[in-house]
Amino acid sequence: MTGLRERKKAETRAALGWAAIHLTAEHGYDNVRVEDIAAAAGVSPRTFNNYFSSKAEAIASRHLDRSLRTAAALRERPVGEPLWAALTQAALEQFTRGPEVEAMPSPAHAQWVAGVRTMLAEPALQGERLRAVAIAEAELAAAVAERTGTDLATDMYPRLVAAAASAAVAVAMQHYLDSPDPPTPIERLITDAFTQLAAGLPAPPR
Amino acid sequence: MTGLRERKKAETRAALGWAAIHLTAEHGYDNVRVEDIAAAAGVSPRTFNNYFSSKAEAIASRHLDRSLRTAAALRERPVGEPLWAALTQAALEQFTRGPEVEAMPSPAHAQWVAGVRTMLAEPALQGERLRAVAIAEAELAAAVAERTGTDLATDMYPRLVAAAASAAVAVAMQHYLDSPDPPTPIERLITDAFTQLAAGLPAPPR
DNA sequence: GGATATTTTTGCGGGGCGCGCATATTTGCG
DNA sequence: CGCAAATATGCGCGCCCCGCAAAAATATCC
Repeated sequence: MTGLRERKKAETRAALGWAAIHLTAEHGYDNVRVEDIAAAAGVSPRTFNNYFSSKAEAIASRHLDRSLRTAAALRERPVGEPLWAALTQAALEQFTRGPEVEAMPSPAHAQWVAGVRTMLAEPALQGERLRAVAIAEAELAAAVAERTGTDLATDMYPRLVAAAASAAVAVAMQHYLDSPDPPTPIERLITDAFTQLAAGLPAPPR
Repeated sequence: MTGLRERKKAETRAALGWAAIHLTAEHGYDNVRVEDIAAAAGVSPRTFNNYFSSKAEAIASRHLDRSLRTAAALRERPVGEPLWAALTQAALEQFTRGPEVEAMPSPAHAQWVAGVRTMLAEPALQGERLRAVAIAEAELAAAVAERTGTDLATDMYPRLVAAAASAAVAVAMQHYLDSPDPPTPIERLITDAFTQLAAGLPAPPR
Protein backbone atom coordinates (compact mmCIF):
# COMPACT_ATOMS: atom_id res chain seq x y z
CA MET A 1 0.00 0.00 0.00
CA THR A 2 1.42 3.31 -1.07
CA GLY A 3 -0.11 5.75 1.36
CA LEU A 4 -0.14 9.49 1.17
CA ARG A 5 2.78 9.56 3.56
CA GLU A 6 5.19 7.61 1.40
CA ARG A 7 4.16 9.44 -1.74
CA LYS A 8 4.80 12.82 -0.16
CA LYS A 9 8.15 11.66 1.07
CA ALA A 10 9.16 10.50 -2.37
CA GLU A 11 7.97 13.76 -3.84
CA THR A 12 9.92 15.84 -1.37
CA ARG A 13 13.02 13.81 -2.00
CA ALA A 14 12.65 14.19 -5.74
CA ALA A 15 11.99 17.90 -5.43
CA LEU A 16 15.09 18.38 -3.32
CA GLY A 17 17.23 16.32 -5.67
CA TRP A 18 16.00 18.12 -8.72
CA ALA A 19 16.37 21.54 -7.14
CA ALA A 20 19.91 20.70 -6.09
CA ILE A 21 20.90 19.68 -9.61
CA HIS A 22 19.08 22.49 -11.29
CA LEU A 23 20.46 25.25 -9.11
CA THR A 24 23.96 23.83 -9.23
CA ALA A 25 23.99 23.53 -13.01
CA GLU A 26 22.83 27.11 -13.25
CA HIS A 27 24.85 28.87 -10.60
CA GLY A 28 27.79 26.61 -9.82
CA TYR A 29 28.39 24.33 -6.88
CA ASP A 30 29.53 26.79 -4.27
CA ASN A 31 27.15 29.52 -5.23
CA VAL A 32 24.29 27.39 -4.07
CA ARG A 33 23.56 27.03 -0.39
CA VAL A 34 21.54 24.30 1.20
CA GLU A 35 19.16 27.05 2.22
CA ASP A 36 18.50 27.82 -1.46
CA ILE A 37 17.82 24.21 -2.34
CA ALA A 38 15.43 23.81 0.54
CA ALA A 39 13.63 26.99 -0.42
CA ALA A 40 13.32 25.87 -4.04
CA ALA A 41 11.76 22.63 -2.85
CA GLY A 42 9.43 24.45 -0.49
CA VAL A 43 10.82 22.99 2.67
CA SER A 44 12.79 24.16 5.67
CA PRO A 45 16.59 24.00 5.62
CA ARG A 46 16.58 21.58 8.50
CA THR A 47 14.38 19.20 6.55
CA PHE A 48 16.93 19.03 3.78
CA ASN A 49 19.22 17.07 6.05
CA ASN A 50 16.46 14.68 6.94
CA TYR A 51 16.61 13.49 3.34
CA PHE A 52 20.24 13.90 2.41
CA SER A 53 23.27 13.98 4.60
CA SER A 54 25.08 16.43 2.38
CA LYS A 55 24.63 18.80 -0.50
CA ALA A 56 26.72 16.51 -2.69
CA GLU A 57 24.55 13.53 -1.90
CA ALA A 58 21.45 15.40 -2.98
CA ILE A 59 23.02 16.32 -6.28
CA ALA A 60 24.13 12.75 -6.88
CA SER A 61 20.78 11.28 -5.90
CA ARG A 62 19.37 11.10 -9.40
CA HIS A 63 22.51 9.42 -10.57
CA LEU A 64 22.10 6.86 -7.83
CA ASP A 65 18.50 6.21 -8.76
CA ARG A 66 19.40 5.72 -12.37
CA SER A 67 22.24 3.38 -11.55
CA LEU A 68 19.99 1.34 -9.31
CA ARG A 69 17.50 1.01 -12.13
CA THR A 70 20.07 -0.87 -14.17
CA ALA A 71 20.08 -3.67 -11.64
CA ALA A 72 16.30 -3.72 -11.61
CA ALA A 73 16.27 -3.76 -15.40
CA LEU A 74 18.58 -6.75 -15.48
CA ARG A 75 16.14 -8.67 -13.34
CA GLU A 76 13.42 -7.90 -15.87
CA ARG A 77 15.33 -9.32 -18.82
CA PRO A 78 14.14 -12.71 -20.07
CA VAL A 79 15.94 -15.56 -18.35
CA GLY A 80 16.90 -17.21 -21.62
CA GLU A 81 18.87 -14.19 -22.81
CA PRO A 82 22.65 -14.55 -22.58
CA LEU A 83 24.19 -12.62 -19.69
CA TRP A 84 26.09 -10.03 -21.66
CA ALA A 85 23.25 -9.34 -24.01
CA ALA A 86 20.96 -8.84 -21.04
CA LEU A 87 23.46 -6.53 -19.34
CA THR A 88 23.88 -4.44 -22.45
CA GLN A 89 20.15 -4.01 -22.84
CA ALA A 90 19.64 -3.24 -19.16
CA ALA A 91 22.25 -0.51 -19.39
CA LEU A 92 20.86 0.91 -22.61
CA GLU A 93 17.41 1.24 -21.12
CA GLN A 94 18.67 3.87 -18.70
CA PHE A 95 19.69 6.21 -21.44
CA THR A 96 16.45 7.20 -23.00
CA ARG A 97 16.25 10.91 -22.37
CA GLY A 98 13.62 12.08 -19.94
CA PRO A 99 10.80 14.38 -21.01
CA GLU A 100 11.95 17.38 -18.95
CA VAL A 101 15.16 17.47 -20.93
CA GLU A 102 13.67 16.48 -24.26
CA ALA A 103 11.17 19.32 -24.11
CA MET A 104 13.77 22.04 -23.58
CA PRO A 105 14.12 24.66 -26.27
CA SER A 106 17.45 24.45 -28.02
CA PRO A 107 19.37 27.42 -26.55
CA ALA A 108 18.29 26.50 -23.06
CA HIS A 109 19.36 22.96 -23.77
CA ALA A 110 22.84 24.03 -24.80
CA GLN A 111 23.22 26.05 -21.62
CA TRP A 112 21.90 23.15 -19.65
CA VAL A 113 24.47 20.78 -21.09
CA ALA A 114 27.23 23.24 -20.38
CA GLY A 115 26.02 23.62 -16.82
CA VAL A 116 25.91 19.89 -16.30
CA ARG A 117 29.38 19.51 -17.71
CA THR A 118 30.73 22.10 -15.29
CA MET A 119 28.87 20.42 -12.48
CA LEU A 120 30.38 17.03 -13.24
CA ALA A 121 33.83 18.58 -13.26
CA GLU A 122 33.40 19.69 -9.66
CA PRO A 123 35.78 17.62 -7.51
CA ALA A 124 33.52 17.88 -4.51
CA LEU A 125 30.87 15.97 -6.45
CA GLN A 126 32.88 13.27 -8.16
CA GLY A 127 33.37 11.22 -5.05
CA GLU A 128 29.70 11.21 -4.28
CA ARG A 129 28.82 10.17 -7.82
CA LEU A 130 31.28 7.33 -7.70
CA ARG A 131 29.86 6.25 -4.39
CA ALA A 132 26.43 6.11 -5.93
CA VAL A 133 27.76 3.87 -8.67
CA ALA A 134 29.38 1.65 -6.07
CA ILE A 135 26.13 1.26 -4.19
CA ALA A 136 24.30 0.35 -7.36
CA GLU A 137 27.10 -2.04 -8.24
CA ALA A 138 26.27 -4.11 -5.20
CA GLU A 139 22.69 -4.46 -6.39
CA LEU A 140 23.86 -5.33 -9.85
CA ALA A 141 26.22 -7.95 -8.49
CA ALA A 142 23.34 -9.54 -6.60
CA ALA A 143 21.24 -9.63 -9.74
CA VAL A 144 24.11 -11.18 -11.68
CA ALA A 145 24.66 -13.79 -8.99
CA GLU A 146 20.99 -14.68 -9.16
CA ARG A 147 20.98 -14.94 -12.91
CA THR A 148 24.14 -16.99 -13.20
CA GLY A 149 23.69 -19.16 -10.14
CA THR A 150 26.94 -18.00 -8.60
CA ASP A 151 27.50 -17.17 -4.95
CA LEU A 152 28.15 -13.62 -3.85
CA ALA A 153 29.90 -14.79 -0.71
CA THR A 154 32.41 -17.13 -2.31
CA ASP A 155 32.77 -16.15 -5.97
CA MET A 156 34.33 -12.98 -7.23
CA TYR A 157 32.55 -13.54 -10.51
CA PRO A 158 29.32 -11.60 -9.97
CA ARG A 159 31.13 -8.63 -8.49
CA LEU A 160 33.63 -8.65 -11.31
CA VAL A 161 30.85 -8.64 -13.87
CA ALA A 162 29.01 -5.85 -12.08
CA ALA A 163 32.15 -3.78 -11.72
CA ALA A 164 33.14 -4.27 -15.33
CA ALA A 165 29.66 -3.38 -16.53
CA SER A 166 29.56 -0.22 -14.43
CA ALA A 167 32.97 0.71 -15.73
CA ALA A 168 31.84 0.18 -19.31
CA VAL A 169 28.92 2.54 -18.84
CA ALA A 170 31.09 5.12 -17.10
CA VAL A 171 33.71 5.04 -19.84
CA ALA A 172 31.06 5.33 -22.52
CA MET A 173 29.51 8.33 -20.78
CA GLN A 174 32.85 10.00 -20.34
CA HIS A 175 33.72 9.40 -23.96
CA TYR A 176 30.38 10.82 -24.99
CA LEU A 177 30.76 13.96 -22.92
CA ASP A 178 34.35 14.56 -24.00
CA SER A 179 33.87 14.05 -27.70
CA PRO A 180 33.17 17.05 -29.91
CA ASP A 181 29.95 17.14 -31.83
CA PRO A 182 28.49 15.50 -33.63
CA PRO A 183 29.00 12.93 -30.91
CA THR A 184 28.72 9.24 -31.52
CA PRO A 185 25.34 8.22 -30.10
CA ILE A 186 25.66 7.06 -26.52
CA GLU A 187 23.80 3.86 -27.37
CA ARG A 188 26.46 2.87 -29.83
CA LEU A 189 29.26 3.65 -27.39
CA ILE A 190 27.68 1.56 -24.68
CA THR A 191 27.14 -1.35 -27.02
CA ASP A 192 30.73 -1.12 -28.21
CA ALA A 193 32.10 -1.02 -24.70
CA PHE A 194 30.17 -4.09 -23.64
CA THR A 195 31.21 -5.96 -26.76
CA GLN A 196 34.86 -5.26 -26.10
CA LEU A 197 34.51 -6.31 -22.48
CA ALA A 198 32.84 -9.58 -23.33
CA ALA A 199 35.64 -10.26 -25.79
CA GLY A 200 38.24 -9.95 -23.01
CA LEU A 201 39.61 -6.57 -24.11
CA PRO A 202 42.27 -8.09 -26.37
CA ALA A 203 45.23 -5.89 -27.18
CA PRO A 204 44.87 -4.52 -30.70
CA PRO A 205 47.42 -5.60 -33.31
CA ARG A 206 50.15 -3.01 -33.72
CA MET B 1 67.51 18.96 -7.87
CA THR B 2 65.60 17.96 -4.78
CA GLY B 3 66.12 20.89 -2.47
CA LEU B 4 65.39 21.09 1.22
CA ARG B 5 62.14 22.81 0.43
CA GLU B 6 60.62 20.02 -1.63
CA ARG B 7 61.80 17.36 0.74
CA LYS B 8 60.22 19.07 3.71
CA LYS B 9 57.01 19.52 1.83
CA ALA B 10 56.87 15.84 0.96
CA GLU B 11 57.63 14.95 4.55
CA THR B 12 54.90 17.17 5.90
CA ARG B 13 52.42 15.78 3.46
CA ALA B 14 53.33 12.24 4.37
CA ALA B 15 53.19 13.03 8.08
CA LEU B 16 49.74 14.54 7.74
CA GLY B 17 48.46 11.64 5.66
CA TRP B 18 49.83 9.07 8.03
CA ALA B 19 48.55 10.88 11.10
CA ALA B 20 45.11 11.15 9.53
CA ILE B 21 44.93 7.43 8.83
CA HIS B 22 46.44 6.40 12.10
CA LEU B 23 44.20 8.54 14.27
CA THR B 24 41.11 7.64 12.31
CA ALA B 25 41.77 3.90 12.50
CA GLU B 26 42.25 4.24 16.21
CA HIS B 27 39.51 6.63 17.25
CA GLY B 28 36.99 6.62 14.43
CA TYR B 29 36.34 9.14 11.73
CA ASP B 30 34.32 11.71 13.61
CA ASN B 31 36.26 11.50 16.80
CA VAL B 32 39.25 12.96 15.04
CA ARG B 33 39.38 16.65 14.34
CA VAL B 34 41.59 18.32 11.81
CA GLU B 35 43.19 20.02 14.76
CA ASP B 36 44.29 16.64 16.11
CA ILE B 37 45.79 15.54 12.82
CA ALA B 38 47.70 18.78 12.48
CA ALA B 39 48.99 18.48 16.02
CA ALA B 40 50.13 14.90 15.44
CA ALA B 41 52.04 16.04 12.39
CA GLY B 42 53.56 18.96 14.26
CA VAL B 43 51.97 21.66 12.20
CA SER B 44 49.31 24.32 12.61
CA PRO B 45 45.69 23.53 11.80
CA ARG B 46 45.67 26.10 9.05
CA THR B 47 48.58 24.38 7.36
CA PHE B 48 46.63 21.15 7.11
CA ASN B 49 44.41 22.76 4.50
CA ASN B 50 47.40 23.92 2.53
CA TYR B 51 48.09 20.26 1.81
CA PHE B 52 44.66 18.69 1.70
CA SER B 53 41.35 20.26 0.93
CA SER B 54 39.51 18.01 3.32
CA LYS B 55 39.96 15.52 6.10
CA ALA B 56 38.76 12.76 3.81
CA GLU B 57 41.30 13.64 1.16
CA ALA B 58 44.11 13.36 3.67
CA ILE B 59 42.97 9.93 4.73
CA ALA B 60 42.68 8.78 1.14
CA SER B 61 46.03 10.21 0.13
CA ARG B 62 48.02 7.02 0.65
CA HIS B 63 45.48 5.11 -1.33
CA LEU B 64 45.89 7.61 -4.13
CA ASP B 65 49.66 7.29 -4.07
CA ARG B 66 49.48 3.54 -4.20
CA SER B 67 47.01 3.57 -7.05
CA LEU B 68 49.20 5.95 -9.00
CA ARG B 69 52.13 3.63 -8.54
CA THR B 70 50.32 0.95 -10.53
CA ALA B 71 50.41 3.15 -13.62
CA ALA B 72 54.07 3.85 -13.05
CA ALA B 73 54.74 0.15 -12.57
CA LEU B 74 53.06 -0.67 -15.86
CA ARG B 75 55.42 1.70 -17.62
CA GLU B 76 58.33 -0.21 -16.10
CA ARG B 77 57.22 -3.59 -17.41
CA PRO B 78 59.22 -4.95 -20.36
CA VAL B 79 57.71 -3.89 -23.67
CA GLY B 80 57.61 -7.42 -24.99
CA GLU B 81 55.33 -8.64 -22.20
CA PRO B 82 51.70 -9.15 -23.22
CA LEU B 83 49.38 -6.41 -21.97
CA TRP B 84 47.38 -8.42 -19.48
CA ALA B 85 50.39 -10.13 -18.02
CA ALA B 86 52.02 -6.75 -17.55
CA LEU B 87 48.91 -5.30 -15.93
CA THR B 88 48.62 -8.20 -13.54
CA GLN B 89 52.23 -7.86 -12.46
CA ALA B 90 51.98 -4.09 -12.12
CA ALA B 91 48.99 -4.53 -9.84
CA LEU B 92 50.59 -7.27 -7.81
CA GLU B 93 53.64 -5.14 -7.11
CA GLN B 94 51.53 -2.73 -5.07
CA PHE B 95 50.56 -5.38 -2.58
CA THR B 96 53.79 -6.20 -0.88
CA ARG B 97 53.19 -5.16 2.69
CA GLY B 98 55.11 -2.18 3.95
CA PRO B 99 57.59 -2.49 6.81
CA GLU B 100 55.57 -0.36 9.28
CA VAL B 101 52.77 -2.87 9.11
CA GLU B 102 54.96 -5.97 8.84
CA ALA B 103 56.81 -5.03 12.01
CA MET B 104 53.70 -4.71 14.15
CA PRO B 105 53.30 -7.12 17.03
CA SER B 106 50.41 -9.49 16.49
CA PRO B 107 47.74 -8.11 18.86
CA ALA B 108 48.38 -4.60 17.70
CA HIS B 109 48.14 -5.83 14.15
CA ALA B 110 44.73 -7.37 14.74
CA GLN B 111 43.45 -4.14 16.22
CA TRP B 112 44.96 -2.25 13.36
CA VAL B 113 43.16 -4.38 10.80
CA ALA B 114 39.89 -3.94 12.65
CA GLY B 115 40.42 -0.19 12.74
CA VAL B 116 41.14 -0.05 9.04
CA ARG B 117 38.07 -2.10 8.29
CA THR B 118 35.89 0.29 10.27
CA MET B 119 37.54 3.20 8.57
CA LEU B 120 36.84 1.82 5.10
CA ALA B 121 33.21 1.34 6.04
CA GLU B 122 32.83 5.04 6.73
CA PRO B 123 30.55 6.50 4.04
CA ALA B 124 32.22 9.88 4.27
CA LEU B 125 35.46 8.27 3.09
CA GLN B 126 34.29 5.95 0.37
CA GLY B 127 33.69 8.68 -2.13
CA GLU B 128 37.12 10.11 -1.64
CA ARG B 129 38.75 6.71 -2.03
CA LEU B 130 36.88 6.08 -5.22
CA ARG B 131 37.91 9.46 -6.48
CA ALA B 132 41.51 8.56 -5.86
CA VAL B 133 41.09 5.41 -7.89
CA ALA B 134 39.50 7.42 -10.68
CA ILE B 135 42.42 9.81 -10.78
CA ALA B 136 44.87 6.95 -10.94
CA GLU B 137 42.75 5.33 -13.61
CA ALA B 138 43.43 8.24 -15.90
CA GLU B 139 47.15 7.70 -15.51
CA LEU B 140 46.75 4.01 -16.09
CA ALA B 141 44.73 4.64 -19.22
CA ALA B 142 47.50 6.86 -20.53
CA ALA B 143 50.07 4.16 -19.88
CA VAL B 144 47.89 1.57 -21.60
CA ALA B 145 47.41 3.83 -24.60
CA GLU B 146 51.15 4.26 -24.85
CA ARG B 147 51.84 0.57 -24.61
CA THR B 148 49.17 -0.51 -27.09
CA GLY B 149 49.52 2.35 -29.54
CA THR B 150 45.91 3.38 -29.14
CA ASP B 151 44.62 6.92 -28.91
CA LEU B 152 43.14 8.24 -25.68
CA ALA B 153 41.16 10.86 -27.53
CA THR B 154 39.42 8.61 -30.01
CA ASP B 155 39.47 5.06 -28.63
CA MET B 156 37.59 3.87 -25.60
CA TYR B 157 39.95 0.92 -25.44
CA PRO B 158 42.63 2.24 -23.08
CA ARG B 159 40.09 3.67 -20.67
CA LEU B 160 38.14 0.45 -20.72
CA VAL B 161 41.23 -1.54 -19.93
CA ALA B 162 42.21 0.84 -17.13
CA ALA B 163 38.73 0.82 -15.66
CA ALA B 164 38.46 -2.94 -15.84
CA ALA B 165 41.86 -3.39 -14.25
CA SER B 166 41.02 -0.99 -11.41
CA ALA B 167 37.77 -2.80 -10.90
CA ALA B 168 39.55 -6.13 -10.75
CA VAL B 169 41.87 -4.90 -8.02
CA ALA B 170 39.00 -3.35 -6.09
CA VAL B 171 36.93 -6.50 -6.23
CA ALA B 172 39.88 -8.61 -5.15
CA MET B 173 40.56 -6.32 -2.20
CA GLN B 174 36.93 -6.33 -1.17
CA HIS B 175 36.78 -10.10 -1.41
CA TYR B 176 39.94 -10.33 0.65
CA LEU B 177 38.64 -8.06 3.39
CA ASP B 178 35.24 -9.72 3.54
CA SER B 179 36.40 -13.30 3.61
CA PRO B 180 36.89 -15.03 6.95
CA ASP B 181 40.33 -16.27 7.82
CA PRO B 182 42.32 -17.96 6.67
CA PRO B 183 41.85 -15.66 3.72
CA THR B 184 42.91 -16.58 0.25
CA PRO B 185 46.13 -14.67 -0.39
CA ILE B 186 45.46 -11.35 -2.05
CA GLU B 187 47.97 -12.16 -4.77
CA ARG B 188 45.98 -15.16 -5.84
CA LEU B 189 42.72 -13.22 -5.87
CA ILE B 190 44.19 -10.49 -8.01
CA THR B 191 45.64 -12.97 -10.45
CA ASP B 192 42.31 -14.77 -10.66
CA ALA B 193 40.40 -11.58 -11.25
CA PHE B 194 42.66 -10.50 -14.08
CA THR B 195 42.50 -13.94 -15.66
CA GLN B 196 38.72 -13.90 -15.66
CA LEU B 197 38.66 -10.40 -17.11
CA ALA B 198 41.01 -11.25 -19.93
CA ALA B 199 38.82 -14.23 -20.73
CA GLY B 200 35.82 -11.97 -21.21
CA LEU B 201 34.04 -12.94 -18.00
CA PRO B 202 32.10 -15.79 -19.60
CA ALA B 203 28.97 -16.91 -17.82
CA PRO B 204 29.64 -20.13 -15.95
CA PRO B 205 27.81 -23.27 -17.11
CA ARG B 206 24.74 -23.92 -15.00
C1' DG C 1 78.32 36.21 4.66
C1' DG C 2 74.71 39.29 4.22
C1' DA C 3 70.87 41.48 1.71
C1' DT C 4 66.99 40.46 -1.12
C1' DA C 5 63.41 37.61 -3.35
C1' DT C 6 60.48 33.65 -3.11
C1' DT C 7 57.97 30.22 -0.84
C1' DT C 8 55.72 28.36 3.17
C1' DT C 9 53.56 28.70 7.66
C1' DT C 10 50.56 30.72 10.73
C1' DG C 11 46.68 33.36 13.06
C1' DC C 12 42.41 35.44 12.45
C1' DG C 13 37.84 35.87 10.87
C1' DG C 14 33.74 34.42 8.60
C1' DG C 15 30.29 31.85 6.12
C1' DG C 16 28.41 27.62 5.78
C1' DC C 17 27.39 22.84 6.96
C1' DG C 18 25.55 18.77 9.43
C1' DC C 19 23.28 17.18 13.23
C1' DG C 20 21.17 16.40 18.09
C1' DC C 21 17.32 17.75 20.50
C1' DA C 22 12.83 19.42 21.77
C1' DT C 23 8.53 20.98 19.77
C1' DA C 24 4.84 21.54 16.56
C1' DT C 25 2.43 19.63 12.77
C1' DT C 26 0.61 16.15 9.86
C1' DT C 27 -1.05 11.50 8.77
C1' DG C 28 -2.89 6.76 9.75
C1' DC C 29 -6.10 4.04 12.24
C1' DG C 30 -9.71 2.32 15.20
C1' DC D 1 -13.39 12.16 16.60
C1' DG D 2 -9.26 11.16 19.23
C1' DC D 3 -4.98 8.94 19.93
C1' DA D 4 -0.42 7.08 18.31
C1' DA D 5 3.19 7.34 15.03
C1' DA D 6 5.69 9.66 11.73
C1' DT D 7 7.43 13.89 9.82
C1' DA D 8 8.69 18.90 9.65
C1' DT D 9 10.63 22.69 11.90
C1' DG D 10 13.41 25.94 14.91
C1' DC D 11 17.37 26.50 17.65
C1' DG D 12 21.99 25.94 18.97
C1' DC D 13 26.54 24.13 18.70
C1' DG D 14 30.95 22.45 17.08
C1' DC D 15 33.47 21.88 13.30
C1' DC D 16 35.21 22.55 8.65
C1' DC D 17 37.22 25.04 4.79
C1' DC D 18 39.08 28.98 2.88
C1' DG D 19 40.66 34.12 1.92
C1' DC D 20 43.73 37.32 3.52
C1' DA D 21 47.74 39.48 5.42
C1' DA D 22 51.68 39.17 8.48
C1' DA D 23 55.60 36.38 10.01
C1' DA D 24 58.99 32.80 9.41
C1' DA D 25 61.82 29.85 6.61
C1' DT D 26 64.45 28.95 2.61
C1' DA D 27 66.70 30.07 -1.86
C1' DT D 28 69.45 33.21 -4.71
C1' DC D 29 72.81 36.54 -5.85
C1' DC D 30 76.65 39.58 -5.20
